[in-house]
Amino acid sequence: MVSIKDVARHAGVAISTVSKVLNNYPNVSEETKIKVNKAVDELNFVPNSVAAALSSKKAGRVALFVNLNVQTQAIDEIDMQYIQGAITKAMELNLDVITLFFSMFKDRTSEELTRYLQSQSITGIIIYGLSKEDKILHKLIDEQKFKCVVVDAPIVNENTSSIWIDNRKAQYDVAKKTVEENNCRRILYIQGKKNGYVTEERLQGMEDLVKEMGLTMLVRKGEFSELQARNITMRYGKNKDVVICASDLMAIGAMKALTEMDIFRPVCGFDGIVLMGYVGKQMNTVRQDFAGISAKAMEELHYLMDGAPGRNVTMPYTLVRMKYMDIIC
Amino acid sequence: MVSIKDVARHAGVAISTVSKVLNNYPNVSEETKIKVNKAVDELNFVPNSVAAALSSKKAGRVALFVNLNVQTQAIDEIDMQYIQGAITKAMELNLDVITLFFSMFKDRTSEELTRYLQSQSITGIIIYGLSKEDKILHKLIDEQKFKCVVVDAPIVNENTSSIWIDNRKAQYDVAKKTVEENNCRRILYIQGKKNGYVTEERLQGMEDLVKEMGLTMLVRKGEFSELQARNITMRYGKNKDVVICASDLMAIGAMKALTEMDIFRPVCGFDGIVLMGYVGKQMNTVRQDFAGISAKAMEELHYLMDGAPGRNVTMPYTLVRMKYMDIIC
DNA sequence: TTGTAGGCGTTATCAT
DNA sequence: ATGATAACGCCTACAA
Repeated sequence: MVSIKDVARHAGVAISTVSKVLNNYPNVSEETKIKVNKAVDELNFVPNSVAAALSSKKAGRVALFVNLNVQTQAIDEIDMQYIQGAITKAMELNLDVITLFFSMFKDRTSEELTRYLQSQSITGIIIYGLSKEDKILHKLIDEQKFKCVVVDAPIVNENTSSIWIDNRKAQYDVAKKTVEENNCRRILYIQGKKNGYVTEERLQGMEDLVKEMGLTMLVRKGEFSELQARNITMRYGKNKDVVICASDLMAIGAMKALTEMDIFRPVCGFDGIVLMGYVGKQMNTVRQDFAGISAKAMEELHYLMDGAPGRNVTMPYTLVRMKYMDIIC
Repeated sequence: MVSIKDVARHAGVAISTVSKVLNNYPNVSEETKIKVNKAVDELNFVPNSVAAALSSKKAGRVALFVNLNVQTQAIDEIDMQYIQGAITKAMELNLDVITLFFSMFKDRTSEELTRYLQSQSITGIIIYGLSKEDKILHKLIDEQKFKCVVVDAPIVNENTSSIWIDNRKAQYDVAKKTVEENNCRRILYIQGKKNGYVTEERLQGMEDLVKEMGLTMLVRKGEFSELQARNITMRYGKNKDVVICASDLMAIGAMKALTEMDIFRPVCGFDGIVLMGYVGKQMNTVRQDFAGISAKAMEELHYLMDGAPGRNVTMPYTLVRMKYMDIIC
């Protein structure tokens, strides 16, 4: 393996000089820069990121925390895109990435988690799908020992940025579209996880709409569960004009229930997962670019690791109507 | 951060002694073992894996190569389970993992890839979904610079193990079941990727069956594409008694086509993805435990990194019939 | 059985 | 502007 030492020898300079060139330090003459870069090319030198991480705390190693839903593999699509977006962007930015799952630290303390991350020389983390109940991760964020980007939760401090779409407006938009298209007045709204951050935002969006249009709304907690959405729809769907769900999976559950009850009610979802194309009926939904959001999160983390302060980032979304022939390939 | 030096001081021994205890070297007295372990506990010491990787080539860092299908997000489920199974097992085994995608090295040479891996101190890799066309990865395997486990491809050498299910028998089994249940004689078989390893195995299984039962079979290449399976079924399905597909996604495409053609033909798939439960009709399919296979692959890699020779590993499968109420939750 | 010391490939602090 | 040199935390001959 060719090391910085070989490059130094080949270029006829000191190791430290090579390091300076590699890391864009000032105070290096144009001339030696060229010499060094030439040597790097000729020897096909690739810096050892492990050594860099060991030697410097600022050499970036990043951990992804994914809240994998083991029961509902139908939405793995979202996590996969998160992972793919983050890793691809990290490669561009020359950051090392390790992927972790919430479930791996279920019974650990935040101290143990901190030690684990430090043992991996990790300085930045991205958290996907945090809920208020994830005490350990909240503590980790509060302690600010790591730079952090939280996807889909509004947490910001000096070392923590938040990134998500405008869930309130998105829910409002997709619901309004569905309601207007079908001339509805009585809404059944099935919301998400009790302590989820997006859950509250989306509910607000619904309340905005109800107020603005003078509608009535029954709200039920679906916990992002297809089965619960199904049951709720069976129970309350008949006397409503429309079923609006805070996730696609719940929308699918609701739609299937309605089909079995042999009544028609418009249904709309949220997220734009591919599965929506398979259920037969077309539904309005909000499409999020999960890979793009995740790539942006990685960029944001990069800023943070460079010393930038935490902040809020809002990403765009689109309204779509998903049908089979659009998603097949 | 508490280091091995702190532990040594706390236990009143030399650093190297601590290291020996940590790595289960022989020639350490029971007494000092206890002393050291006590110090480790009291200080909450967690070894820095980055430093270990730097100093020792055998300290295991592992790369996962995932062949992400960007077009068909419907099967992200499989890759997600691969990743989850591998990473979870790696944590148990104290191996570091980084995740990479085929697409990241599309335009790179195998030398570049090798250098990249070396720059990450990676000594073992797991490859998911290799096809014969992936020249770069084949070269990587041939060069044997890394320990390697290949999932779903029959490649074995001194440093490479292969792991998959018995695709030939599985295809035979699921097809036979479907054929017998419906008393079919004329088969339309839609196979997978032209140069895929499983493709050939599965075709053999079909040929075994055709020969044994004296059936007729038309074989068409579906490239694991739902759309192609759909088109093939539209074209050839009418004159056949059954459509047997080498993947679930193709089975879904075939089934949807038949529904649109308003004719009934039994269809069977392969893999057991959750999506199968959403398409309305029940279908026979082969269920693979992707997470389990991947965990096993990680174990196998661990053996290899410990000096064991490469070999073939065969995993079990089951035949299932997937319907909506089974997969919903 | 235990300890000493050199090395893994970088980065960063000093002199020069 | 450049070059020694000491970390970074751990592993591993080799010596004791």
